[in-house]
Amino acid sequence: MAGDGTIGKACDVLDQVAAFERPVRFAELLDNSDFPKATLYRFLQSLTNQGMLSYDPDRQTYTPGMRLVRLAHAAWTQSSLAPIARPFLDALSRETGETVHLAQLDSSQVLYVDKRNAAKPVEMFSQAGKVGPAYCTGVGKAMMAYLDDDALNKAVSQQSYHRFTDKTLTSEQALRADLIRIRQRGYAIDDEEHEPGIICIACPILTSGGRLLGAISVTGSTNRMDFNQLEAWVPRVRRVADQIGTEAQAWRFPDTRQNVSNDRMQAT
Amino acid sequence: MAGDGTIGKACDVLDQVAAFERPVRFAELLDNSDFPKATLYRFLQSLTNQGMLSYDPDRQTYTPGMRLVRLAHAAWTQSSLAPIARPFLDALSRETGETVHLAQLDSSQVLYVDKRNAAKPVEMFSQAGKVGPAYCTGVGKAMMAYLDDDALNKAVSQQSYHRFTDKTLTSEQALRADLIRIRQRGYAIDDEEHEPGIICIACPILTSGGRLLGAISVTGSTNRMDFNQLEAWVPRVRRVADQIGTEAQAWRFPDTRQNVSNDRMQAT
DNA sequence: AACTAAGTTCCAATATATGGAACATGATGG
DNA sequence: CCATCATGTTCCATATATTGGAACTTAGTT
Repeated sequence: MAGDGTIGKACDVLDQVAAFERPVRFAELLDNSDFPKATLYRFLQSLTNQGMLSYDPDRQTYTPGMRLVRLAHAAWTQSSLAPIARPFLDALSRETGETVHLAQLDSSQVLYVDKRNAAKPVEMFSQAGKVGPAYCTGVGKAMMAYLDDDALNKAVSQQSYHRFTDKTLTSEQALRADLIRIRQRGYAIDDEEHEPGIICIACPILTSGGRLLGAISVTGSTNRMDFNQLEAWVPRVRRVADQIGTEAQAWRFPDTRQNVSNDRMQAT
Repeated sequence: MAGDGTIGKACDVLDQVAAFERPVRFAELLDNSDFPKATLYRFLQSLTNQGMLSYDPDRQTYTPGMRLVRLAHAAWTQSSLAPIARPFLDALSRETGETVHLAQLDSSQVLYVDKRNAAKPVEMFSQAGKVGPAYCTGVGKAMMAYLDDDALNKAVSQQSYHRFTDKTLTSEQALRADLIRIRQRGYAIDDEEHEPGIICIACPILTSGGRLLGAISVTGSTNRMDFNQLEAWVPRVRRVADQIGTEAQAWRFPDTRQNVSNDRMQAT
Protein backbone atom coordinates (compact mmCIF):
# COMPACT_ATOMS: atom_id res chain seq x y z
CA MET A 1 0.00 0.00 0.00
CA ALA A 2 2.81 2.34 0.80
CA GLY A 3 4.25 4.17 -2.11
CA ASP A 4 4.49 7.73 -1.02
CA GLY A 5 8.24 7.89 -1.07
CA THR A 6 10.01 8.64 2.12
CA ILE A 7 6.84 9.70 3.89
CA GLY A 8 5.15 6.40 3.22
CA LYS A 9 8.16 4.50 4.39
CA ALA A 10 8.42 6.54 7.55
CA CYS A 11 4.77 5.86 8.28
CA ASP A 12 5.39 2.18 7.76
CA VAL A 13 8.10 2.29 10.35
CA LEU A 14 5.79 4.05 12.77
CA ASP A 15 3.18 1.37 12.27
CA GLN A 16 5.78 -1.30 12.75
CA VAL A 17 6.83 0.12 16.06
CA ALA A 18 3.25 0.61 17.16
CA ALA A 19 2.34 -2.92 16.15
CA PHE A 20 4.68 -4.44 18.69
CA GLU A 21 2.66 -2.96 21.51
CA ARG A 22 5.74 -2.93 23.66
CA PRO A 23 9.16 -1.31 23.60
CA VAL A 24 11.01 -2.80 20.69
CA ARG A 25 14.64 -3.15 19.80
CA PHE A 26 16.38 -2.27 16.61
CA ALA A 27 17.11 -5.86 15.67
CA GLU A 28 13.49 -6.89 16.14
CA LEU A 29 12.36 -4.16 13.84
CA LEU A 30 15.01 -5.09 11.34
CA ASP A 31 13.74 -8.66 11.19
CA ASN A 32 10.22 -7.50 10.46
CA SER A 33 11.27 -4.95 7.93
CA ASP A 34 12.10 -4.83 4.27
CA PHE A 35 14.53 -2.00 4.79
CA PRO A 36 18.25 -2.60 4.97
CA LYS A 37 19.95 -2.02 8.24
CA ALA A 38 21.37 1.42 7.60
CA THR A 39 18.16 2.69 6.08
CA LEU A 40 16.00 1.53 8.95
CA TYR A 41 18.52 2.90 11.35
CA ARG A 42 18.37 6.37 9.87
CA PHE A 43 14.59 6.32 9.80
CA LEU A 44 14.48 5.47 13.46
CA GLN A 45 16.92 8.24 14.23
CA SER A 46 15.01 10.86 12.34
CA LEU A 47 11.69 9.79 13.78
CA THR A 48 13.15 9.82 17.25
CA ASN A 49 14.62 13.28 16.74
CA GLN A 50 11.22 14.43 15.70
CA GLY A 51 9.51 12.95 18.72
CA MET A 52 7.42 10.63 16.62
CA LEU A 53 9.22 7.81 18.35
CA SER A 54 10.75 7.79 21.75
CA TYR A 55 13.93 5.96 22.53
CA ASP A 56 14.99 4.51 25.83
CA PRO A 57 18.79 4.60 25.85
CA ASP A 58 19.06 2.28 28.84
CA ARG A 59 17.13 -0.51 27.26
CA GLN A 60 17.76 0.49 23.67
CA THR A 61 14.14 0.29 22.79
CA TYR A 62 11.77 2.35 20.69
CA THR A 63 8.15 3.19 21.39
CA PRO A 64 5.72 5.53 19.64
CA GLY A 65 6.48 9.07 20.71
CA MET A 66 4.61 11.73 22.57
CA ARG A 67 4.45 14.01 19.59
CA LEU A 68 1.87 11.65 18.22
CA VAL A 69 -0.29 12.28 21.24
CA ARG A 70 -0.12 16.01 20.63
CA LEU A 71 -0.98 15.61 16.98
CA ALA A 72 -3.71 13.12 17.73
CA HIS A 73 -5.36 15.58 20.01
CA ALA A 74 -5.73 17.89 17.06
CA ALA A 75 -6.93 15.05 14.87
CA TRP A 76 -9.46 13.91 17.38
CA THR A 77 -10.75 17.42 17.89
CA GLN A 78 -11.00 18.31 14.24
CA SER A 79 -11.36 15.21 12.15
CA SER A 80 -13.35 12.91 14.34
CA LEU A 81 -17.02 12.87 15.14
CA ALA A 82 -16.26 12.78 18.84
CA PRO A 83 -16.58 16.46 19.74
CA ILE A 84 -19.89 16.67 17.94
CA ALA A 85 -21.18 13.42 19.28
CA ARG A 86 -20.17 13.89 22.87
CA PRO A 87 -23.42 15.25 24.29
CA PHE A 88 -25.36 12.60 22.43
CA LEU A 89 -23.18 9.84 23.77
CA ASP A 90 -23.60 11.21 27.26
CA ALA A 91 -27.34 11.22 26.90
CA LEU A 92 -27.51 7.79 25.34
CA SER A 93 -25.25 6.33 27.97
CA ARG A 94 -27.32 7.83 30.75
CA GLU A 95 -30.61 6.66 29.30
CA THR A 96 -29.56 3.12 28.47
CA GLY A 97 -27.13 2.54 31.29
CA GLU A 98 -25.12 0.48 28.84
CA THR A 99 -21.79 0.83 27.11
CA VAL A 100 -21.90 3.13 24.11
CA HIS A 101 -19.29 3.24 21.34
CA LEU A 102 -18.60 5.80 18.66
CA ALA A 103 -16.48 4.52 15.80
CA GLN A 104 -15.16 5.50 12.40
CA LEU A 105 -13.73 3.43 9.59
CA ASP A 106 -10.00 3.66 9.09
CA SER A 107 -8.29 1.52 6.46
CA SER A 108 -11.00 -1.11 6.67
CA GLN A 109 -10.75 -1.34 10.41
CA VAL A 110 -12.96 -0.03 13.14
CA LEU A 111 -11.38 2.90 14.92
CA TYR A 112 -13.07 3.72 18.19
CA VAL A 113 -13.08 7.45 18.74
CA ASP A 114 -15.15 7.68 21.89
CA LYS A 115 -16.86 5.52 24.44
CA ARG A 116 -19.07 5.66 27.47
CA ASN A 117 -18.61 2.79 29.78
CA ALA A 118 -21.53 1.35 31.68
CA ALA A 119 -19.77 0.85 34.96
CA LYS A 120 -16.51 2.74 35.09
CA PRO A 121 -16.41 6.50 34.81
CA VAL A 122 -14.30 6.69 31.65
CA GLU A 123 -11.08 5.26 30.35
CA MET A 124 -9.51 8.02 28.30
CA PHE A 125 -7.37 7.32 25.28
CA SER A 126 -6.92 3.79 26.39
CA GLN A 127 -10.11 3.32 24.46
CA ALA A 128 -10.12 6.15 21.97
CA GLY A 129 -7.66 5.32 19.25
CA LYS A 130 -8.15 1.62 19.71
CA VAL A 131 -8.78 -0.39 16.58
CA GLY A 132 -10.81 -3.51 16.08
CA PRO A 133 -12.09 -5.78 13.34
CA ALA A 134 -14.92 -4.55 11.15
CA TYR A 135 -16.48 -7.83 10.03
CA CYS A 136 -17.48 -9.01 13.48
CA THR A 137 -18.49 -5.89 15.35
CA GLY A 138 -21.73 -3.98 15.26
CA VAL A 139 -20.18 -0.66 14.37
CA GLY A 140 -17.97 -2.27 11.77
CA LYS A 141 -20.79 -3.97 9.94
CA ALA A 142 -23.05 -0.95 10.25
CA MET A 143 -20.42 1.11 8.49
CA MET A 144 -19.51 -1.39 5.81
CA ALA A 145 -23.15 -1.77 4.91
CA TYR A 146 -23.25 1.84 3.82
CA LEU A 147 -20.04 2.04 1.82
CA ASP A 148 -20.21 2.56 -1.92
CA ASP A 149 -19.31 -0.41 -4.09
CA ASP A 150 -15.65 0.33 -4.53
CA ALA A 151 -15.00 0.99 -0.88
CA LEU A 152 -17.12 -1.99 0.09
CA ASN A 153 -15.22 -4.40 -2.12
CA LYS A 154 -11.97 -3.15 -0.77
CA ALA A 155 -13.13 -3.35 2.83
CA VAL A 156 -14.66 -6.79 2.48
CA SER A 157 -11.53 -8.17 0.87
CA GLN A 158 -9.32 -6.80 3.61
CA GLN A 159 -11.00 -8.51 6.52
CA SER A 160 -9.17 -11.31 8.23
CA TYR A 161 -12.25 -13.44 8.96
CA HIS A 162 -10.70 -14.87 12.05
CA ARG A 163 -13.15 -16.95 14.07
CA PHE A 164 -13.46 -15.31 17.47
CA THR A 165 -16.55 -17.24 18.53
CA ASP A 166 -18.66 -19.93 16.94
CA LYS A 167 -21.03 -17.23 15.75
CA THR A 168 -18.39 -15.17 13.95
CA LEU A 169 -19.04 -14.68 10.25
CA THR A 170 -15.97 -16.19 8.69
CA SER A 171 -16.49 -15.72 4.98
CA GLU A 172 -16.87 -12.83 2.64
CA GLN A 173 -20.09 -14.41 1.45
CA ALA A 174 -21.66 -14.58 4.89
CA LEU A 175 -20.58 -11.05 5.60
CA ARG A 176 -22.03 -9.68 2.39
CA ALA A 177 -25.33 -11.41 3.10
CA ASP A 178 -25.45 -9.83 6.54
CA LEU A 179 -24.62 -6.40 5.13
CA ILE A 180 -27.63 -6.63 2.84
CA ARG A 181 -29.88 -7.42 5.78
CA ILE A 182 -28.34 -4.53 7.67
CA ARG A 183 -29.15 -2.12 4.91
CA GLN A 184 -32.72 -3.39 4.84
CA ARG A 185 -33.13 -3.06 8.58
CA GLY A 186 -31.14 0.14 8.89
CA TYR A 187 -29.05 -1.16 11.76
CA ALA A 188 -26.51 -3.86 12.48
CA ILE A 189 -26.47 -6.61 15.04
CA ASP A 190 -23.51 -8.23 16.69
CA ASP A 191 -24.75 -11.48 18.13
CA GLU A 192 -21.74 -12.64 20.12
CA GLU A 193 -19.68 -12.60 16.95
CA HIS A 194 -16.67 -11.00 18.52
CA GLU A 195 -16.91 -11.92 22.18
CA PRO A 196 -19.05 -14.57 23.82
CA GLY A 197 -21.81 -13.05 25.91
CA ILE A 198 -21.52 -9.66 24.27
CA ILE A 199 -24.31 -8.47 22.00
CA CYS A 200 -24.79 -5.13 20.39
CA ILE A 201 -26.85 -3.03 18.04
CA ALA A 202 -25.31 -0.34 15.90
CA CYS A 203 -26.52 2.39 13.55
CA PRO A 204 -24.52 4.09 10.83
CA ILE A 205 -23.98 7.82 10.94
CA LEU A 206 -24.63 9.31 7.52
CA THR A 207 -24.76 12.72 5.95
CA SER A 208 -27.99 13.78 4.34
CA GLY A 209 -26.35 12.87 1.05
CA GLY A 210 -25.78 9.36 2.32
CA ARG A 211 -22.04 9.60 2.80
CA LEU A 212 -20.82 7.40 5.62
CA LEU A 213 -19.26 9.15 8.57
CA GLY A 214 -19.18 6.56 11.34
CA ALA A 215 -21.35 4.45 13.56
CA ILE A 216 -22.69 4.36 17.06
CA SER A 217 -23.57 1.31 19.11
CA VAL A 218 -25.12 0.18 22.35
CA THR A 219 -23.66 -2.97 23.83
CA GLY A 220 -25.13 -5.34 26.35
CA SER A 221 -24.29 -8.69 27.84
CA THR A 222 -26.38 -11.81 27.55
CA ASN A 223 -26.33 -12.13 31.31
CA ARG A 224 -28.48 -9.14 31.81
CA MET A 225 -30.47 -8.77 28.62
CA ASP A 226 -31.61 -10.37 25.40
CA PHE A 227 -31.95 -8.97 21.91
CA ASN A 228 -35.52 -7.86 22.40
CA GLN A 229 -34.50 -5.54 25.17
CA LEU A 230 -31.50 -4.31 23.24
CA GLU A 231 -33.40 -3.77 20.02
CA ALA A 232 -35.87 -1.60 21.86
CA TRP A 233 -33.15 1.01 21.84
CA VAL A 234 -32.73 1.00 18.08
CA PRO A 235 -35.10 3.90 17.35
CA ARG A 236 -33.35 6.00 19.95
CA VAL A 237 -29.89 5.10 18.65
CA ARG A 238 -30.92 5.82 15.11
CA ARG A 239 -32.27 9.21 16.09
CA VAL A 240 -28.99 10.01 17.81
CA ALA A 241 -27.05 8.84 14.76
CA ASP A 242 -29.14 11.10 12.55
CA GLN A 243 -28.60 14.05 14.83
CA ILE A 244 -24.87 13.51 14.87
CA GLY A 245 -24.86 13.19 11.08
CA THR A 246 -26.77 16.41 10.65
CA GLU A 247 -24.61 18.34 13.05
CA ALA A 248 -21.43 16.97 11.56
CA GLN A 249 -22.49 18.18 8.17
CA ALA A 250 -23.18 21.67 9.42
CA TRP A 251 -20.13 21.82 11.63
CA ARG A 252 -17.67 21.06 8.89
CA PHE A 253 -17.70 24.63 7.69
CA PRO A 254 -14.17 25.90 7.99
CA ASP A 255 -15.00 29.35 9.25
CA THR A 256 -14.52 30.96 5.81
CA ARG A 257 -16.13 34.34 6.16
CA GLN A 258 -19.59 34.20 4.58
CA ASN A 259 -20.95 30.89 3.52
CA VAL A 260 -19.64 29.59 0.26
CA SER A 261 -21.81 29.74 -2.80
CA ASN A 262 -21.84 26.00 -2.76
CA ASP A 263 -24.63 25.70 -0.20
CA ARG A 264 -27.08 23.14 -1.32
CA MET A 265 -28.94 22.53 1.91
CA GLN A 266 -27.80 25.19 4.25
CA ALA A 267 -31.11 26.19 5.72
CA THR A 268 -31.16 25.68 9.50
CA MET B 1 14.18 23.24 13.99
CA ALA B 2 13.72 20.54 11.43
CA GLY B 3 16.77 18.94 10.00
CA ASP B 4 15.86 15.34 9.54
CA GLY B 5 15.45 15.45 5.82
CA THR B 6 12.13 14.54 4.38
CA ILE B 7 10.84 13.15 7.66
CA GLY B 8 11.50 16.37 9.51
CA LYS B 9 9.83 18.37 6.81
CA ALA B 10 6.80 16.13 6.79
CA CYS B 11 6.49 16.48 10.55
CA ASP B 12 6.66 20.24 10.15
CA VAL B 13 3.77 20.09 7.77
CA LEU B 14 1.79 18.01 10.23
CA ASP B 15 2.44 20.54 12.95
CA GLN B 16 1.44 23.34 10.63
CA VAL B 17 -1.87 21.73 9.89
CA ALA B 18 -2.46 20.92 13.54
CA ALA B 19 -1.59 24.46 14.59
CA PHE B 20 -4.50 25.92 12.69
CA GLU B 21 -6.93 24.09 14.92
CA ARG B 22 -9.44 24.11 12.12
CA PRO B 23 -9.72 22.74 8.60
CA VAL B 24 -7.17 24.58 6.54
CA ARG B 25 -6.80 25.20 2.86
CA PHE B 26 -3.78 24.69 0.67
CA ALA B 27 -3.19 28.39 0.11
CA GLU B 28 -3.26 29.13 3.82
CA LEU B 29 -0.65 26.52 4.46
CA LEU B 30 1.42 27.81 1.60
CA ASP B 31 1.49 31.28 3.11
CA ASN B 32 2.74 29.95 6.41
CA SER B 33 5.27 27.67 4.87
CA ASP B 34 8.80 27.90 3.59
CA PHE B 35 8.19 25.18 1.05
CA PRO B 36 7.53 25.98 -2.56
CA LYS B 37 4.10 25.28 -3.89
CA ALA B 38 4.79 22.00 -5.63
CA THR B 39 6.76 20.65 -2.72
CA LEU B 40 4.13 21.46 -0.16
CA TYR B 41 1.52 20.08 -2.47
CA ARG B 42 3.24 16.73 -2.74
CA PHE B 43 3.78 16.56 0.98
CA LEU B 44 0.12 17.12 1.60
CA GLN B 45 -0.77 14.47 -0.93
CA SER B 46 1.52 11.88 0.54
CA LEU B 47 0.43 12.62 4.08
CA THR B 48 -3.18 12.43 3.03
CA ASN B 49 -2.61 9.11 1.27
CA GLN B 50 -1.08 7.82 4.42
CA GLY B 51 -3.97 8.94 6.60
CA MET B 52 -1.78 11.29 8.58
CA LEU B 53 -3.91 14.08 7.22
CA SER B 54 -7.48 13.93 6.13
CA TYR B 55 -8.78 15.91 3.21
CA ASP B 56 -12.28 17.17 2.68
CA PRO B 57 -12.76 17.34 -1.09
CA ASP B 58 -15.91 19.44 -0.85
CA ARG B 59 -14.29 22.24 1.07
CA GLN B 60 -10.75 21.53 -0.04
CA THR B 61 -9.44 21.54 3.47
CA TYR B 62 -6.93 19.50 5.41
CA THR B 63 -7.10 18.36 9.01
CA PRO B 64 -4.90 16.02 11.03
CA GLY B 65 -5.84 12.47 10.13
CA MET B 66 -7.23 9.54 12.01
CA ARG B 67 -4.10 7.48 11.61
CA LEU B 68 -2.58 9.77 14.18
CA VAL B 69 -5.24 8.75 16.64
CA ARG B 70 -4.41 5.12 16.10
CA LEU B 71 -0.72 5.75 16.56
CA ALA B 72 -1.29 7.96 19.55
CA HIS B 73 -3.15 5.20 21.26
CA ALA B 74 -0.01 3.14 21.06
CA ALA B 75 2.11 6.06 22.20
CA TRP B 76 -0.12 6.81 25.13
CA THR B 77 -0.20 3.18 26.17
CA GLN B 78 3.52 2.59 25.88
CA SER B 79 5.42 5.82 26.19
CA SER B 80 3.36 7.81 28.61
CA LEU B 81 3.13 7.52 32.34
CA ALA B 82 -0.63 7.34 32.13
CA PRO B 83 -1.18 3.58 32.29
CA ILE B 84 1.12 3.29 35.26
CA ALA B 85 -0.26 6.34 36.98
CA ARG B 86 -3.91 5.60 36.49
CA PRO B 87 -4.70 3.90 39.78
CA PHE B 88 -2.77 6.58 41.64
CA LEU B 89 -4.66 9.34 39.90
CA ASP B 90 -7.92 7.64 40.72
CA ALA B 91 -7.00 7.42 44.36
CA LEU B 92 -5.70 10.96 44.58
CA SER B 93 -8.75 12.30 42.85
CA ARG B 94 -11.06 10.43 45.18
CA GLU B 95 -9.23 11.50 48.29
CA THR B 96 -8.84 15.16 47.42
CA GLY B 97 -12.03 15.65 45.48
CA GLU B 98 -10.07 18.08 43.33
CA THR B 99 -8.86 18.11 39.76
CA VAL B 100 -5.71 16.07 39.23
CA HIS B 101 -3.36 16.38 36.26
CA LEU B 102 -0.64 14.13 34.97
CA ALA B 103 1.77 15.80 32.57
CA GLN B 104 5.00 15.22 30.70
CA LEU B 105 7.39 17.62 29.06
CA ASP B 106 7.37 17.69 25.28
CA SER B 107 9.54 20.16 23.39
CA SER B 108 9.52 22.58 26.30
CA GLN B 109 5.78 22.49 26.61
CA VAL B 110 3.52 20.80 29.07
CA LEU B 111 1.76 17.83 27.53
CA TYR B 112 -1.14 16.61 29.59
CA VAL B 113 -1.42 12.86 29.39
CA ASP B 114 -4.19 12.22 31.87
CA LYS B 115 -6.61 14.00 34.11
CA ARG B 116 -9.25 13.48 36.74
CA ASN B 117 -11.83 16.16 36.91
CA ALA B 118 -13.29 17.22 40.21
CA ALA B 119 -16.92 17.61 39.37
CA LYS B 120 -17.56 16.48 35.83
CA PRO B 121 -17.27 12.84 34.87
CA VAL B 122 -14.25 13.27 32.59
CA GLU B 123 -13.45 15.00 29.36
CA MET B 124 -11.54 12.38 27.44
CA PHE B 125 -8.81 13.31 25.02
CA SER B 126 -9.96 16.83 25.05
CA GLN B 127 -7.46 16.93 27.84
CA ALA B 128 -5.05 14.13 27.10
CA GLY B 129 -2.85 15.34 24.29
CA LYS B 130 -3.51 18.94 25.09
CA VAL B 131 -0.48 21.16 25.46
CA GLY B 132 0.03 24.15 27.69
CA PRO B 133 2.73 26.58 28.74
CA ALA B 134 5.39 25.35 31.12
CA TYR B 135 6.46 28.62 32.76
CA CYS B 136 3.10 29.40 34.33
CA THR B 137 1.68 26.05 35.34
CA GLY B 138 2.40 23.94 38.36
CA VAL B 139 3.32 20.83 36.44
CA GLY B 140 5.43 22.83 34.00
CA LYS B 141 7.50 24.48 36.67
CA ALA B 142 7.79 21.29 38.70
CA MET B 143 9.29 19.58 35.68
CA MET B 144 11.59 22.39 34.60
CA ALA B 145 13.00 22.60 38.10
CA TYR B 146 14.38 19.09 37.74
CA LEU B 147 15.88 19.30 34.28
CA ASP B 148 19.63 19.12 33.85
CA ASP B 149 21.39 22.34 32.91
CA ASP B 150 21.34 21.89 29.16
CA ALA B 151 17.70 20.95 28.99
CA LEU B 152 16.82 23.67 31.47
CA ASN B 153 18.53 26.39 29.48
CA LYS B 154 16.80 25.24 26.37
CA ALA B 155 13.43 25.05 28.05
CA VAL B 156 13.71 28.39 29.78
CA SER B 157 14.70 30.12 26.57
CA GLN B 158 11.79 28.65 24.67
CA GLN B 159 9.03 29.96 26.89
CA SER B 160 6.82 32.71 25.55
CA TYR B 161 6.40 34.57 28.86
CA HIS B 162 3.00 35.79 27.88
CA ARG B 163 1.21 37.52 30.75
CA PHE B 164 -1.96 35.55 31.43
CA THR B 165 -2.72 37.17 34.79
CA ASP B 166 -1.05 39.85 36.86
CA LYS B 167 0.70 37.13 38.80
CA THR B 168 2.25 35.43 35.78
CA LEU B 169 6.04 35.24 35.85
CA THR B 170 7.00 37.09 32.71
CA SER B 171 10.77 36.92 32.67
CA GLU B 172 13.37 34.24 32.49
CA GLN B 173 14.91 35.72 35.61
CA ALA B 174 11.72 35.47 37.65
CA LEU B 175 11.15 31.96 36.41
CA ARG B 176 14.66 30.80 37.27
CA ALA B 177 14.29 32.23 40.77
CA ASP B 178 11.06 30.33 41.24
CA LEU B 179 12.60 27.11 39.94
CA ILE B 180 15.29 27.35 42.61
CA ARG B 181 12.67 27.70 45.32
CA ILE B 182 10.82 24.75 43.83
CA ARG B 183 13.86 22.55 44.05
CA GLN B 184 14.36 23.59 47.65
CA ARG B 185 10.75 22.88 48.57
CA GLY B 186 10.42 19.81 46.39
CA TYR B 187 7.18 20.96 44.85
CA ALA B 188 5.86 23.74 42.65
CA ILE B 189 3.12 26.25 43.23
CA ASP B 190 0.92 27.90 40.67
CA ASP B 191 -0.59 30.94 42.36
CA GLU B 192 -3.11 32.10 39.77
CA GLU B 193 -0.29 32.50 37.27
CA HIS B 194 -2.17 30.95 34.40
CA GLU B 195 -5.81 31.51 35.27
CA PRO B 196 -7.32 33.84 37.84
CA GLY B 197 -8.85 31.97 40.72
CA ILE B 198 -6.97 28.76 39.92
CA ILE B 199 -4.22 27.61 42.26
CA CYS B 200 -2.29 24.39 42.21
CA ILE B 201 0.52 22.39 43.75
CA ALA B 202 2.61 20.01 41.68
CA CYS B 203 5.33 17.44 42.31
CA PRO B 204 7.84 16.12 39.82
CA ILE B 205 7.95 12.43 38.99
CA LEU B 206 11.53 11.21 39.00
CA THR B 207 13.37 7.96 38.63
CA SER B 208 15.52 6.84 41.51
CA GLY B 209 18.44 8.15 39.49
CA GLY B 210 16.83 11.56 39.39
CA ARG B 211 15.82 11.52 35.76
CA LEU B 212 12.68 13.55 35.13
CA LEU B 213 9.68 11.64 33.89
CA GLY B 214 6.74 13.98 34.43
CA ALA B 215 4.70 15.73 37.05
CA ILE B 216 1.45 15.41 38.89
CA SER B 217 -0.67 18.21 40.31
CA VAL B 218 -3.73 18.94 42.40
CA THR B 219 -5.68 22.02 41.43
CA GLY B 220 -8.13 24.05 43.43
CA SER B 221 -10.00 27.29 43.10
CA THR B 222 -9.64 30.28 45.38
CA ASN B 223 -13.39 30.26 45.92
CA ARG B 224 -13.29 27.10 47.88
CA MET B 225 -9.82 26.90 49.32
CA ASP B 226 -6.60 28.70 50.11
CA PHE B 227 -3.00 27.59 49.81
CA ASN B 228 -2.86 26.20 53.32
CA GLN B 229 -5.56 23.72 52.52
CA LEU B 230 -4.00 22.89 49.19
CA GLU B 231 -0.49 22.50 50.55
CA ALA B 232 -1.75 20.02 53.08
CA TRP B 233 -1.94 17.61 50.18
CA VAL B 234 1.69 17.99 49.23
CA PRO B 235 3.01 15.01 51.20
CA ARG B 236 0.35 12.81 49.70
CA VAL B 237 1.04 14.06 46.18
CA ARG B 238 4.74 13.58 46.61
CA ARG B 239 4.24 10.04 47.80
CA VAL B 240 2.11 9.32 44.76
CA ALA B 241 4.74 10.89 42.50
CA ASP B 242 7.41 8.69 44.04
CA GLN B 243 5.32 5.59 43.62
CA ILE B 244 4.69 6.38 39.99
CA GLY B 245 8.38 7.03 39.45
CA THR B 246 9.34 3.75 41.03
CA GLU B 247 6.79 1.75 39.10
CA ALA B 248 7.69 3.45 35.86
CA GLN B 249 11.26 2.48 36.29
CA ALA B 250 10.41 -1.12 36.93
CA TRP B 251 7.78 -1.32 34.27
CA ARG B 252 10.02 -0.21 31.47
CA PHE B 253 11.45 -3.69 31.11
CA PRO B 254 10.53 -4.83 27.67
CA ASP B 255 10.61 -8.50 28.60
CA THR B 256 12.71 -9.18 25.48
CA ARG B 257 13.76 -12.67 26.44
CA GLN B 258 13.77 -15.27 23.75
CA ASN B 259 10.61 -17.12 24.85
CA VAL B 260 8.06 -15.06 22.92
CA SER B 261 8.36 -16.74 19.54
CA ASN B 262 8.55 -13.75 17.33
CA ASP B 263 9.33 -15.48 14.10
CA ARG B 264 5.77 -16.65 13.83
CA MET B 265 3.14 -14.06 14.32
CA GLN B 266 0.01 -12.86 12.57
CA ALA B 267 -2.57 -15.29 13.72
CA THR B 268 -5.72 -13.59 12.52
C1' DA C 1 41.59 -12.96 25.06
C1' DA C 2 38.74 -14.57 21.38
C1' DC C 3 34.30 -14.76 19.73
C1' DT C 4 29.60 -13.27 18.66
C1' DA C 5 25.82 -10.29 18.23
C1' DA C 6 24.01 -5.78 18.17
C1' DG C 7 24.37 -1.25 16.95
C1' DT C 8 26.67 2.64 14.36
C1' DT C 9 29.18 5.11 10.70
C1' DC C 10 30.96 5.72 5.94
C1' DC C 11 30.61 6.81 1.14
C1' DA C 12 29.92 6.23 -3.84
C1' DA C 13 25.89 5.17 -6.78
C1' DT C 14 21.53 6.41 -7.94
C1' DA C 15 16.95 6.85 -7.03
C1' DT C 16 14.13 10.76 -5.15
C1' DA C 17 12.81 15.02 -3.97
C1' DT C 18 12.87 19.56 -5.74
C1' DG C 19 10.75 23.87 -7.52
C1' DG C 20 10.17 26.99 -11.48
C1' DA C 21 7.00 27.31 -14.73
C1' DA C 22 3.29 25.83 -17.50
C1' DC C 23 -1.26 24.05 -17.16
C1' DA C 24 -6.11 23.30 -15.33
C1' DT C 25 -10.12 24.72 -12.96
C1' DG C 26 -13.51 27.52 -11.40
C1' DA C 27 -14.94 31.57 -9.30
C1' DT C 28 -15.66 36.79 -10.01
C1' DG C 29 -16.83 40.68 -12.46
C1' DG C 30 -17.26 43.72 -16.21
C1' DC D 1 -20.57 35.81 -22.35
C1' DC D 2 -15.96 36.25 -22.26
C1' DA D 3 -11.98 38.12 -19.59
C1' DT D 4 -9.63 38.01 -15.45
C1' DC D 5 -7.89 36.40 -11.36
C1' DA D 6 -7.15 33.15 -7.61
C1' DT D 7 -6.43 28.72 -6.54
C1' DG D 8 -5.05 24.20 -7.18
C1' DT D 9 -2.53 20.59 -10.12
C1' DT D 10 0.93 18.59 -13.19
C1' DC D 11 5.47 18.42 -15.64
C1' DC D 12 10.33 17.63 -16.02
C1' DA D 13 15.34 18.58 -16.02
C1' DT D 14 18.30 19.19 -12.20
C1' DA D 15 20.32 18.78 -7.80
C1' DT D 16 20.18 16.55 -3.64
C1' DA D 17 18.97 13.38 -0.29
C1' DT D 18 18.28 8.66 0.24
C1' DT D 19 20.24 4.29 -0.29
C1' DG D 20 22.56 -0.01 1.26
C1' DG D 21 26.84 -2.82 1.16
C1' DA D 22 30.46 -3.13 3.91
C1' DA D 23 33.56 -1.74 7.39
C1' DC D 24 33.74 -0.45 12.07
C1' DT D 25 32.71 0.02 17.08
C1' DT D 26 30.78 -1.48 21.21
C1' DA D 27 28.94 -4.66 24.55
C1' DG D 28 28.09 -9.03 26.07
C1' DT D 29 29.56 -14.24 26.32
C1' DT D 30 32.49 -18.30 26.49
